[in-house]
Amino acid sequence: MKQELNVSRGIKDSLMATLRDVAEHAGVPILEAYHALRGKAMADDKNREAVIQVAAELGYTLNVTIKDVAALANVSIATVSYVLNDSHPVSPATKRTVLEAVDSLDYRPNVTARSLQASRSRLIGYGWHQIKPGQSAPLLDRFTYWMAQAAEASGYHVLTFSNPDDHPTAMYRELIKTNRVDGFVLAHTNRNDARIRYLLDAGIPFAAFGRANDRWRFPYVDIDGRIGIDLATQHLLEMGHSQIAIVGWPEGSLSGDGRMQGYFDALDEAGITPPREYITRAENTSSDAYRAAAALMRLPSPPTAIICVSDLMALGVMNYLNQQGLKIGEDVAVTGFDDDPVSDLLHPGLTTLRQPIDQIAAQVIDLFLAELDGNRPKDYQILLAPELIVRGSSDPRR
Amino acid sequence: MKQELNVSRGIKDSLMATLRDVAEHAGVPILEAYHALRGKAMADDKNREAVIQVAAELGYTLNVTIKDVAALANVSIATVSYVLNDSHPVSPATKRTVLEAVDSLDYRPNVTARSLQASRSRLIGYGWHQIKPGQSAPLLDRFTYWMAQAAEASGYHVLTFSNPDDHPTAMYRELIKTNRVDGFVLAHTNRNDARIRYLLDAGIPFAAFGRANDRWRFPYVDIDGRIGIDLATQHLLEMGHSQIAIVGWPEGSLSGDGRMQGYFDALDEAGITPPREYITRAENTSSDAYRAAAALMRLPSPPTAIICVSDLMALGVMNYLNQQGLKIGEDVAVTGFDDDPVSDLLHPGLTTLRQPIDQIAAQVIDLFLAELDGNRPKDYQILLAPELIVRGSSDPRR
DNA sequence: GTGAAAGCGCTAACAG
DNA sequence: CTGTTAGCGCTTTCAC
Repeated sequence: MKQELNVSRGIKDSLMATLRDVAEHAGVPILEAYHALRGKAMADDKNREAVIQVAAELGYTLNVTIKDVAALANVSIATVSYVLNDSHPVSPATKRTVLEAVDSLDYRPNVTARSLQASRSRLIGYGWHQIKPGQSAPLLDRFTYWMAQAAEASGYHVLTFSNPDDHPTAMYRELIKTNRVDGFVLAHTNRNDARIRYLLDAGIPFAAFGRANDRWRFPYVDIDGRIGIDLATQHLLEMGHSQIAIVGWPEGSLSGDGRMQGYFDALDEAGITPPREYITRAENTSSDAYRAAAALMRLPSPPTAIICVSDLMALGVMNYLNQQGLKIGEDVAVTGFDDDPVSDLLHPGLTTLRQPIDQIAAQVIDLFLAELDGNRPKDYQILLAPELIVRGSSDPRR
Repeated sequence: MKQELNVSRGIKDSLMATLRDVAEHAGVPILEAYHALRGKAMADDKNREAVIQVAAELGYTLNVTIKDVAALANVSIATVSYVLNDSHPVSPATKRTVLEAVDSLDYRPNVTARSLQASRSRLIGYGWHQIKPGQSAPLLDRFTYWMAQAAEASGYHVLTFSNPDDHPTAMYRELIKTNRVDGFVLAHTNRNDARIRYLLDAGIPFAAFGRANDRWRFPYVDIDGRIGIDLATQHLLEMGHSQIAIVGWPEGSLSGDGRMQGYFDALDEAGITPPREYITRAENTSSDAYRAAAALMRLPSPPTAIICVSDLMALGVMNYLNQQGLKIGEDVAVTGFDDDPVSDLLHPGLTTLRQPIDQIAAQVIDLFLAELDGNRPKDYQILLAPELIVRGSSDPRR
């Protein structure tokens, strides 16, 4: 029936030809037609030319589909599908034949067709964080990389896009409405994140690296900044410091306040009450931290150690101390947060807290996939402890 | 005809229902059914409930397709398609009706279906560069961001993936064979890049940020390192330096050799022949550059300025000079390359060469899209000049 | 100018 | 266990 149809269609028919059509018109086996079109060496050069000739006339370009596999294996396309997805019983013999055909044609299913059929793209959207000129976010960049890796392990891919500042949810909407992606991963969240509000509202699956406010229930992974700064503070105490100051962020951010808390907790545990002047706050820039350091060191009783809630700020503090001719790690200890790549390149190196960004990414993807399947785990809000990396800025022996 | 079919199917039929089916069963207009399902405020609460009830029975979840638009506009789906793609004459009146229907249903075509039909995913693959622990590549990270932006402007998106070191072409192959992407953008290329060889060989469309060897003809955009270092050298000459050394990369890399050449060109133009000992080479790490600086400064006649072919190396050189108590920018000038974010945070800031990474990304995308359409422009190998950014490390007045 | 219908490549009822 | 067939949502001939 099919053969008749093909023959009756004639060679100039506009319908998309299959590999079998080409093979038949050229009078060669399917496999031989395949090899001819792949440009592989063949026994018979004449056949090869015939195949290429026929393909040209049919306007056929090599593109192996499930039909070709079925034709070669002499089964229906359904059977091929069953084998490939293990979705239906198939006799061992048939299975073998099919797999051989798949193999010899180097067949891979078309994901677009699968997506259409399943109404699932197996694509995860990720909106690039805005980069203010002169700033960088190496941690988030690494996050993106590890996320791609974790997604692939589950058969998904990451589609990146840039979301404009003026309409932060537009692209999310568009990507979902057009069925481009199955959902999103967010990073760089904030307390009243418009994106989270939108996604929650629209019932779109997502998971985040970072928290928002306590009212919203959504899956996230975040770093426990409190524990991190607690660790740093304990370390400084162990190094013999008792006059420990902190340069934090302006009050009101979840992560900033958490980090600050770690400082109080550790000092409290050690029975120390820091003088008020030791608790300073600044924007998350090198130059603001520079000024904060200047203020601290001009105090009648300046600190012997300065904790910073980010590496960027620690850099500003170190710049100031350097400028004043103070020896970092000896005269004054400094610690940061994030383990920015530059922390290890400074002299002395900067003691800091490393975020296990690969684990974070993997867990966010896990949460996202669970969300997609509609089964949110009990622990869908995960806090991970950072790791203290001790370098010369707090320990002269290093 | 269609109506009859729907009615005859009965309410429990397993076929995917359309919005019209729901509306008819509930006995309300299509638009009202739509609003009920969207959860919008409505005039009639009873109708709303009826709609929701029917939708539940049909197992229908709101998902506006071209069929729904056609039903609402009382035209065929073909006509809707014509209007949306402007691919066929349509009377002004019909066009208006269709656009209104599109608007009121907030319809957006399903890209997966379009992709399947067109055999084009409108997705560009980008393989993440490998990150060696402790290293970072802020420039490439930014490139990825700008690339996403440029792609979107042309209706494309970027799909990121991680390609394993041990089989660098596997994922490229897979993504193409499964029709996931239409082609690739490469970055971080090298002279005998296995990926480029493969893509060229397989005839897969791509464009690169970076060159390879001269034998391969493929579209790329790259930075003209020769001009960059030439600019830096000229700047140092203008600042009154005549004893200018350079810390380059081991011989053999296209970009490394180009940068080195800029040094020779500028000195040549100034009639200066640098002593052999001023020309040093090291791996692209901070610590190797540190050692190179040490060697230079121990020379009987040490240089007064040191050019580095990367910011990372400049950082190592500055670390050494700092350590020796030498004033950077006053005793010894230093320059880098890349304008790493940290360059601006150091004290003094590092004079360096900024790559116009947003332009590079945009041009790479342009080249890629041209490649996809099969029309390679005359200038498909583009070299862009970097911009000299002068800071305190070479100019004490800054 | 409009619509019916045939697919794009695949999955999954359903029948045999 | 295997095959036929009806779609997934869209574009595009080809009639009318």
